[in-house]
Amino acid sequence: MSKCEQCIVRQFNSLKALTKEELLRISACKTSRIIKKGEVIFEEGESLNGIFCIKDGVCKLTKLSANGKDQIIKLVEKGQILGQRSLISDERTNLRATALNDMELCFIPKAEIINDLKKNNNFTMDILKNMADDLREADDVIVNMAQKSVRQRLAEALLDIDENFGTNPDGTLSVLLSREDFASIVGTATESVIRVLSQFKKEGFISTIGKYIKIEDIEGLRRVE
Amino acid sequence: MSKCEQCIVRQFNSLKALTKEELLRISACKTSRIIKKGEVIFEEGESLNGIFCIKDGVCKLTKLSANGKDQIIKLVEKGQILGQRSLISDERTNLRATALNDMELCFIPKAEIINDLKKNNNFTMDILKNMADDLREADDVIVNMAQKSVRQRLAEALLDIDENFGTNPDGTLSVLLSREDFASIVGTATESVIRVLSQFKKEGFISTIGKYIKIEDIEGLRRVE
DNA sequence: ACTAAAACATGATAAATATCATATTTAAAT
DNA sequence: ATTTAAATATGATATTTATCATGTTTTAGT
Repeated sequence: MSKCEQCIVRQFNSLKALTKEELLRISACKTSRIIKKGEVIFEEGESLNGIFCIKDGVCKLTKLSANGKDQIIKLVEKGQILGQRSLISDERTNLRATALNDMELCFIPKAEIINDLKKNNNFTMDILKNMADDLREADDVIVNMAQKSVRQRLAEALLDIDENFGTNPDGTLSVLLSREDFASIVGTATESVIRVLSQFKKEGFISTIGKYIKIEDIEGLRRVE
Repeated sequence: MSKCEQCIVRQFNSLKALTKEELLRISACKTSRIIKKGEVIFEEGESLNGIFCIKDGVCKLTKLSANGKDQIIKLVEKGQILGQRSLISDERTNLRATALNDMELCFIPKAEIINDLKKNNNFTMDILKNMADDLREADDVIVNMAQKSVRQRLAEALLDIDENFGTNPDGTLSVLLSREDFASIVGTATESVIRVLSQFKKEGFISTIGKYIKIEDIEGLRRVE
């Protein structure tokens, strides 16, 4: 099994704040997992015994609403860590994580991480900074949900995915989402997403290649009102 | 000036994790401020040089949306701390704080708190736990905004205020908000809030005494669909 | 390659909510 | 106490979005 010390992914998350010795210990007790597209990594309300470091792939974090619909709260990709919030609060997860493509994860047991949190203040501070960023992002999402139209929210979702997850060689968005997934990000009905995407196509903002979406006029999308 | 060690308010926030010596240092450099109802404590985009500990009163945290409307993200009351997110991210504030009634605040300079964060891991962990809780709450708000009706969101806002801020001796909600404030919590037009409140009144869920709202049928409000 | 199921698409309609207009009430200032 | 401004209230209407129905295309499995 590969060692955490040499793992490139670590550079992108809080684990970079750990010392060599700490990484060695973690490396010794971590377990690797392969998750297929569509599989659930953890359920909402599950108690996790550790955190996941995403070595490859993208997943969605969703919360089930009272009306039975899933809401996508966040997309998480390679390099990021899953489950830190419930680890810190010592609570069951408040979100479900589902793989959007094939993924490779490292699972690090709770005891090991808690130990590092207590002893390595740099590590704690780094996690804290991450969480502060997540919180700011969440505030932005709240305002968008409350104040913007479906059309605006969908335009922003496309821009967001383009910016944060990039594109394939042909220019299409690299994260492949169903119309239903988009509806679940935007907080609307699937039919509404389909309609608005059709409009965007007519207006020349996007084009589609199969299920893939390509942004054709990024400025146009930014100007959507 | 009173000392932090003896301040009751401290029991409710992360400052409780500080040692006696740390508290003495903070006590020596803190400044006290009185803020009148309606006054702005800090603006969105302002750079804070410290944090505020709320000794008395309630304030709203708002964010200006692109359409010019304010969105209330959170109400914060006595015992809680303001400005910790921007302190930790070392960024300008992402929210504006406005007093909802007369307030008393203690301002603690950045350098002092940063120092404690670096040295006292219990303090850091406590802030981290707080932030993890805030994040979970924010996730819930996102789902509500995305999936629930104005009627449901307003009912929940009333229940929330009742639960977290309590009532006056006559049973009315102790935090006095304008219809516009409610609109800004729920993410809707002021007229819509007024209409729904009128419905709630007709349905016997609430009554009003002047501007004050009294919950008459808490179970009814909980059942609102 | 064929079939069934899922995803996508679009129209028709209903429901929710926003906007505009205009009273009425309440609070604030002189 | 009187005036003025702000907040609350309600109706009429427009807009946005959801829901239901139905058809088409794509995907997955045999």
